[in-house]
Amino acid sequence: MARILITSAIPYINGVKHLGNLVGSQLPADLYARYVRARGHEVLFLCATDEHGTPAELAAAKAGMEVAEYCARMHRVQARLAQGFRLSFDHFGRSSSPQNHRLTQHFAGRLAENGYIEEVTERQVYSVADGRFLPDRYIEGTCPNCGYEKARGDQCENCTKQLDPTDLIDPRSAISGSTDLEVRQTKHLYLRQSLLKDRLDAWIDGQTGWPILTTSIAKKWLHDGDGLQDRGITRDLDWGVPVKKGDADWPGMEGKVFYVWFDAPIEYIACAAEWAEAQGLGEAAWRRWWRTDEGADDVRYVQFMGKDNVPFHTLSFPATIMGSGEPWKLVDYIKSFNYLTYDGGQFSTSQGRGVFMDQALELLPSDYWRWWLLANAPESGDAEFTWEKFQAGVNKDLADVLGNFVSRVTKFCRAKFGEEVPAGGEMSAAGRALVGELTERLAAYTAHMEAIEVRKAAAELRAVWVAGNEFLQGAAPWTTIKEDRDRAAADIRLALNLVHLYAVISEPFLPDAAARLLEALRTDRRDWPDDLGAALEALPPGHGFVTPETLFAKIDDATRDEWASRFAGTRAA
RNA sequence: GGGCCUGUAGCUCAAUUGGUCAGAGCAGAGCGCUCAUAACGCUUUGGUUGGGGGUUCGAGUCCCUCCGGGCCUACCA
Repeated sequence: MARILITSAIPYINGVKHLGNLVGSQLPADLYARYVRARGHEVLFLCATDEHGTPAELAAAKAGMEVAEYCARMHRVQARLAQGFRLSFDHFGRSSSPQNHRLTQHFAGRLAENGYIEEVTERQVYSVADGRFLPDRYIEGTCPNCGYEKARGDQCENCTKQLDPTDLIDPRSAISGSTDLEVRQTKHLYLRQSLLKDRLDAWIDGQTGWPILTTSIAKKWLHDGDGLQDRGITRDLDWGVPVKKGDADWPGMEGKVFYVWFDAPIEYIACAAEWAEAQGLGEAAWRRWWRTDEGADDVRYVQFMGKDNVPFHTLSFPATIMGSGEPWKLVDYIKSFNYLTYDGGQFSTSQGRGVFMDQALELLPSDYWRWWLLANAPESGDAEFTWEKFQAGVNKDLADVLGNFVSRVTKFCRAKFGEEVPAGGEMSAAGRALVGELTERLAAYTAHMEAIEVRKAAAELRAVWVAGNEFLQGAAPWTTIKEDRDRAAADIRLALNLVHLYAVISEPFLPDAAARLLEALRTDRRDWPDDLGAALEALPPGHGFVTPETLFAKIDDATRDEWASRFAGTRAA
């Protein structure tokens, strides 16, 4: 038994996440967490909302709420949706938590002591009307290069030229439209991660088996141009973790907060502290997951994220930990994903394009989404969601292959033997052949799950379901029962146990279906089938069951078309 | 501009990482079965692996080049 720490990239607070966000981090993280729990490992699975930064402040203002109130509300919304998708976090925290304030300030203090913090005075655009400094991309104006009138201060979307906000002609605030802008001096802290470049480089080189996507992005940032750049880790905002050096004030930094991407990864640690508090446990309970000098040396730490988050997890956060000089746990494996696209284009939170988590659950229970999204996870490249593909995948895999197998087995048994596992007969040659095949397939399935090869695992699981239909077809108990009732009984007994097996091994993908099957089979047994022969005798002769209702309904063409047209436009704000 | 990823049967993807690997699922076709959500099973039609060149005894697999798609490029997070 191992100890496995799992974190999913923490979703930003400003609104409901779409299916692309879900499949890029939280969902595969949950799949892995459920799997390793099923294998008997000790697991701590953490996620949280990422609540700081300019977009949160603006979203709150738009909603007419205080930022704290807005974040609290949106955290509840996201937590409820996470439950809806059966995301089995041990704790769903908040980056605005007191624990994160303390830890973020602690890390900053340690980094300063060790010479990894530099104070830099720089000039930034200040909007008098908005009463705030504006990040580059919140300044709009005319592109000096191509004349595009809605160019952003960091880059012109039209001609892709990189810009400095002061390059813009007729600059204005993207927030208020005000042109009352001025350049002001402001002082900020920089994380001197360039000093850690070689250590980070060697650390990345020392990792084996990481996805190419993960290492290639990290290498790009390490070696591109002048190499890894220092990064500003403070902002002139009201909402966030106040800049402090540990417990002490930081002279000259009054009224400033840490940059969201400095405090967000630290929330992974703080979230463990939040978890301990919520569980009524002491400090040691969470520190044994995070401090290698306090028990975390045998922890395996796995992170899940979309590709846009890779630089922060491979470089900035490790630099924060390394620079602290303290024995915090570094990540052991980073699983990163490409993007899921919607009908040819991008899912977009800001434009409301695609299907969002709340909408998805209004259409279908979470298992449908979990299955399709995971079976088509964007691992090797971007993957596309279309309603046709979704319908085809769900109908075939879940309704026809798995659902119908359960249906035909239980209904046949009920009709011929009653609603209990039939007695009599012995395992047939076909049954023994099935056990042989499933032994191999189960080994392949677990190997893929261990390697977090999501699509391959899904494909192998599906093949296991198919094997049940093949067996049943070959055994043909509806025929043999006329001549040899014991033989039919033995085959159906095996088939009923297959249903139980499917419930157990499918649980990471389909937690609700698994629970329904176990309930129908009137059993709590969910131990992993290390011994397949024994697992297929879990339900003994005479064991009663209830024929389950339709496990998965099909999506008909009319419904599919209706959904496709309903989600063709953009989401109402 | 630079960098990374990608282009394999109509569609979605595999190929132990140069050595019978050209495969699977879906879709299509034929047959079978009738327990089942008109479901299931069996068989089967599809590919000069984007184009061209090169290295090698041998290349989806390495190199060069051209074409197409996607992403990143550090003050959104």
